Amino acid sequence: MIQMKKGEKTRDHILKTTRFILVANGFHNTTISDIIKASGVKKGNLYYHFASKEEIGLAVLEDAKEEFFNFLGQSFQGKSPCAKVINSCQAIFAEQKKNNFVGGCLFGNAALEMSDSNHHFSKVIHGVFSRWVEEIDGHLTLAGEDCSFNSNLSPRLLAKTIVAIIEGGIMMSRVSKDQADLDDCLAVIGAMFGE
Amino acid sequence: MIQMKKGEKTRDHILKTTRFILVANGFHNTTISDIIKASGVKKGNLYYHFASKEEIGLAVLEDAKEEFFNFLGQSFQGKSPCAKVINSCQAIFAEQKKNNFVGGCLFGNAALEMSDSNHHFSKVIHGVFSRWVEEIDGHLTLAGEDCSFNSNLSPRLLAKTIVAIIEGGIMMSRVSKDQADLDDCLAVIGAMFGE
DNA sequence: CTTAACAAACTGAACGTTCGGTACAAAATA
DNA sequence: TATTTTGTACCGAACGTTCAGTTTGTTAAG
Repeated sequence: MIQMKKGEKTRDHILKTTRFILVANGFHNTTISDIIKASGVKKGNLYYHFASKEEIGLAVLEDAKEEFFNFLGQSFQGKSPCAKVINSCQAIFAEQKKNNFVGGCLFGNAALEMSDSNHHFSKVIHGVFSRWVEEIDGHLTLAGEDCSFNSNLSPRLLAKTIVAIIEGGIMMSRVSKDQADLDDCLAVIGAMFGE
Repeated sequence: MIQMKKGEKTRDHILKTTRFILVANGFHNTTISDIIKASGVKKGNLYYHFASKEEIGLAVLEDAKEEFFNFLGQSFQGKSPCAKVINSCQAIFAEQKKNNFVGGCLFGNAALEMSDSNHHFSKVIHGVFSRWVEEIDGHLTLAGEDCSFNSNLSPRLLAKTIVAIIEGGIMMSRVSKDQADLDDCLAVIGAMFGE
């Protein structure tokens, strides 16, 4: 059970709690009962704040999306573009572990679980990934940072690949239960830009 | 409804049919009814061949695993290691599309959906990924193929990253519904080895 | 200061549905 | 004959959802 912090709104508490459950278990393997048990919010009250399980899921995605890009904006100040990306990724993962939760990417999970079966979810997920790529693309372009081994690769293509490496790396870490796998992948991103 | 081919065993037909459903919808979002409808096999008969839904899921994974590594073994003959990996990945994806099915990786899906909640699944998934990395590692080492931009990166680390890029690329393609995203990622793998 | 009024927040039992799985006789196949 | 397949009916558990009713906090009148 995750205690509700003083001053925290019930709705927010449900969102934060559910986010961690969704990262660990996915949407379809998470029941309303799971959310109730973990948050301490009673069933009736939960349905007072949300109309349906789907609405909770979408709200969690939106909430996490906002937090993610805020965080990305912060961590993009100073340092080289690729260092920023790597650092931000490590920081998010570290925070998850700090709270004893399964490390993973909510958006990546949702992408594979929902993007073909629920267009409400797929819309949000698509938005997250394309904006993520855009931001990295923009920062690579702005910094004029070239790929160390092939300057013909466009910033956009590199940005896509960086996101793919991160998502793939998170997946591998999850399977092996060893964060070193993600770190290895992030190291290669660094090496790609000669860092 | 997927028609059963002549001479095909019912058990095999269930496995192949279910595989495509699982790639598209995942395990928890797939019901026994879905499998029955898609395969044409009646409920009683399905439970004559399998004891439970979990057993079907595991059998599908094992079946796909065997097919995957057979295919990888074939495609590894001739050509450079990284070309083989890229070609095999493209071929599998193309075949899925040919059958009008959602392109995706069964193992990647299962990794994010099940690896934390079901240890039977996680064991198989872990086996697939570690063997996949091993095989690429082995072929890189055997061919003495170095990373074009940093020869200090070990073959194993590179192999891990290649798998991560592929899985991440599949995820991105799935979200964008554009195979170009996966192709872009594969192109970067090629570029990493100066091809 | 007390009290009435009201909306927002919350409760928990109960609902209808769907799920995975069972039972088993009859029919088909080999 | 032994194995495999069909058909239908059924079960209990778990699911997401509803709802009549209770509590709480705020506001304003008496």
